[in-house]
Amino acid sequence: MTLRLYNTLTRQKEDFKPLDASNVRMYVCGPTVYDFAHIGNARPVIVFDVLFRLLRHLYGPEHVTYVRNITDVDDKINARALRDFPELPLNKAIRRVTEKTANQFQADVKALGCLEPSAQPRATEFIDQMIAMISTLITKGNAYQAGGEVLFDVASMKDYGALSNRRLEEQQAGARVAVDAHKKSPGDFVLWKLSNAEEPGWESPWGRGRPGWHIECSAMSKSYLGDVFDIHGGGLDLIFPHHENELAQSRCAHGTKKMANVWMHNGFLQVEGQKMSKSLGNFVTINELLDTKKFGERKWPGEVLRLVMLRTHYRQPIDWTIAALEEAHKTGDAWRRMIQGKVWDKGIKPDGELLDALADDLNTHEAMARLHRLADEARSNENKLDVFVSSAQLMGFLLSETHFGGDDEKIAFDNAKIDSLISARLVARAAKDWKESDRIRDELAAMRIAIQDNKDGTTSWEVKR
RNA sequence: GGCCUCGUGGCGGAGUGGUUACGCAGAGGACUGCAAAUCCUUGCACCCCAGUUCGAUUCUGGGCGAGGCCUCCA
Repeated sequence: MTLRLYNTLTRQKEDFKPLDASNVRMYVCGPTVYDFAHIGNARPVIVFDVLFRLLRHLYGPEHVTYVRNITDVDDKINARALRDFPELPLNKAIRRVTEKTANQFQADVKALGCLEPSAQPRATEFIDQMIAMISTLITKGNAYQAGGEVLFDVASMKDYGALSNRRLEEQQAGARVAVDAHKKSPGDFVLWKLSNAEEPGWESPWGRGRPGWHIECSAMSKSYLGDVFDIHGGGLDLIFPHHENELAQSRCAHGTKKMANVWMHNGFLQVEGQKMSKSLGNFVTINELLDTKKFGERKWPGEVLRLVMLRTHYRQPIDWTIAALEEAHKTGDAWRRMIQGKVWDKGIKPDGELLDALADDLNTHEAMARLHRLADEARSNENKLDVFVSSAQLMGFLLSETHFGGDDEKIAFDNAKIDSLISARLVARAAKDWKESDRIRDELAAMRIAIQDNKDGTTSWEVKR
């Protein structure tokens, strides 16, 4: 089986050949920790988690390195820190903001059933490496100092713009790209900028300052993955300017023809048919979906969010709707009921057709269709349960009895009371006292216990989610 | 102005030059005291026009429509 991936750089699907099969290397741009992650942020996290799982399956878990950074230096963070903790010194306030937000992000991602990346470096731990890279760029003639900044000179790189398929001279300079007098070209971007006394800053050859937005990813990917690595991922919107600039910095600093062989970008997400934005009031965070009833009158287990995310191909837009969540919830419930109380062979291999689907540029929708068929087979033939479960697990589903848990599962139920009610109902039913029988069923329902009468005369129950 | 997606049944959403996935919802049935769950059966589609072709939803051209990026953004 050949893994094929769509490469933004070449605009086509290509056979994936790792530079080193004993260490397949992937870098994905992680969150800027100034605010809770929204559902759009969850998409790349889940998509590249599936790819991470697939690569681990294909090359062995110990032969894949997946790095996802945490951006903890950024002017948006500074602004948030000033707003939320005006009484604290800025640096302390910043730490408050980044700690809180980063912790929440880790909790969110865990609830979505994602594996931990091999490394999750923070930008502020790589300032020295960034400074070193900037110095190299200046030495090589790709960067210059002007107006209190160090800027990358886009004109110094022949094929700048290749990733985003963009020629600088065709952009409407001045209309939307700020023309700063000190820039040689309007497209030149900041590598380092000086900080005032209040702003966070680090000493550098160019004075006390802070890094620009793009240099951190270049520095961190080099530190963990080397000058050239296999896969670089992120959201569609990062193609320009972020990835274009990262690529420019890394290639010029290292003198390589490539930064990564494959560039992958996930599509965007809308909410109920509209662009998600704070002004429209349809901004929804992962945490709100998991732990509040702000979106759809109920909490949604992490697995349901994952199901919704993976039923659409990663490059297609997703419309995030309550209807979709409800549908996925039914699917999750049906699968959960099916495996409840069953045991399966953990050593069994995932289904081949499902693997083929995933290997075809992560066709998770096709894989989901296959999963449905496997579930049908497993329902009628218990021997097929193994392959269904292992296939589902390859995509990050059904990893625990509780399907990523959630508060609902943590509620302690009074089993003795439930059992006695069920016994009483069985007595009533034996006496054909349907009224009493139904009353007890309603009583249980009020406790969020759903029951079903089995053919053998017993009654089983489950927690309604 | 430049670049890039996409237009499939009630809804979501794959895919294919001919045999028309899959899920949800709907309809009918089995089972059940009634339910629930499960199973069986089933209706409904490929934006418009032209071209290529024996044949196009699938290829080509045009049109119409929707969206994204070019500025912080997953």
